[in-house]
Amino acid sequence: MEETGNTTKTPDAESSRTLLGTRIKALREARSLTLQALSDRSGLAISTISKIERGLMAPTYDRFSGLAKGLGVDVAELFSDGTDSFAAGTVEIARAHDFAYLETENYTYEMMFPDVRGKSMVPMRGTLKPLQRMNFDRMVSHPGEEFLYILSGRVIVQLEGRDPLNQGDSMYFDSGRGHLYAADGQDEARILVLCTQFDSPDGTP
Amino acid sequence: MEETGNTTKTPDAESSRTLLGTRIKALREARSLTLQALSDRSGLAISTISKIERGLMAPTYDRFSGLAKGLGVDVAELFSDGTDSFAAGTVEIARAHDFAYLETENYTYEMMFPDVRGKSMVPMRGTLKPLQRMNFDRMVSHPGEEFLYILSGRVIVQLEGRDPLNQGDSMYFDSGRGHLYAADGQDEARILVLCTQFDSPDGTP
DNA sequence: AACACAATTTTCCGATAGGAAAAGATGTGT
DNA sequence: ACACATCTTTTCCTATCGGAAAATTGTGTT
Repeated sequence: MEETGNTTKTPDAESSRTLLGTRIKALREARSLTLQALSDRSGLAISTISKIERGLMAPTYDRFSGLAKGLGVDVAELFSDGTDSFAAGTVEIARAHDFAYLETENYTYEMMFPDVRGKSMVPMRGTLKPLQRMNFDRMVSHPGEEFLYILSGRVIVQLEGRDPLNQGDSMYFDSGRGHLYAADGQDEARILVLCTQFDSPDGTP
Repeated sequence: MEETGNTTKTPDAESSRTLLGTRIKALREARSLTLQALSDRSGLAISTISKIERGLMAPTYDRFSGLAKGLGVDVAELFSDGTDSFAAGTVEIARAHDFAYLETENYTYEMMFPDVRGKSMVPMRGTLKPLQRMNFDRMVSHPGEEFLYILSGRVIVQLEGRDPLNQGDSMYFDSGRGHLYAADGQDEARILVLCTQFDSPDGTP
């Protein structure tokens, strides 16, 4: 691959900055703070905040956290728009066959509660087809944590050369590790999986 | 209060950096990524990552978010003090009978993965005894979200006068609502429950 | 208009982030 | 022990961060 010649900037670095700046300015004005006042609270220089708000500057880690403290918000809020949160008081029931099906080469996944937006756990049930040879290209890895429960059958989890899991066994791990499920032997296996949702913008779990 | 004369450094700026660095290094190694590999995924130079990991450098906003993406974690995770947080890269298996038992009047709960600290989901399996009359004093309510899956039998959930749940049915709701489970009819029922953990210091789920 | 006063922006410059590449460290097989 | 490959640290240097202070813009007051 050829060098672009532009080594220091990613294509959308600017828009990313201005987006952050706009959000910070909105937060500051929502609290009716002047640059001076926010400067006092955050420990940053007035000029620095001004530049950040207009996307002329990308604050470093330490300034950034100081700024969040000065605004009295969690750092995560500065990164995300904070939309689409789980609606308080929600109750939903999924009957044994109410699912959104998701077919892939080796799985049949039944996504549960697809209509409940912003849930912090993503439950799904799946049938694993027996797999003769593991295809390691199929390994997935995503932010968050994952819980796997074996409803029936035997399951091989490719994640560290471990023994197969049997009915009733379960597993809890950092989804950031690449992982892959497959039925052990000739028969299918039934599993239940829950992931913590760190909403992937592209929708892939 | 007198000026310290040291305007550029907060007292703990250094320790803050090294803490961040250690965390990032742990995350990288948990995914068995080399600096090179993480460099490819995050877009940062190898040397930059190396310096950050050893607390020699404080990354700027854009580099920081690139780094988070490269590691596949939410940005907030890199910021949080990481007190008692889920250890990156953790993998735990619970065999069908490896549990911490919790007996109450109407339930037998099997707490899964009691040794994994700071997990964001709390999985447990339970046997519900048939209950002649609901005791509404036993209703529980706690922050977070809850997922209930019926492994076998029929379960009555007191939460809004709903129909009983049968095997394979499930339910997702705001744990903040008072709720109560019981087996329907004369037989026991088996359930699987997952709660998001908002760590209750007293241990009661 | 001219002045006073506050808030924001711009300027200037030292300190630091951060990339490329060299140097160092740590294996692995022959 | 040697060559070779891989991963990490160090070095060097430019671009940028970021603070202090000056310049600009905006809003009333007399």
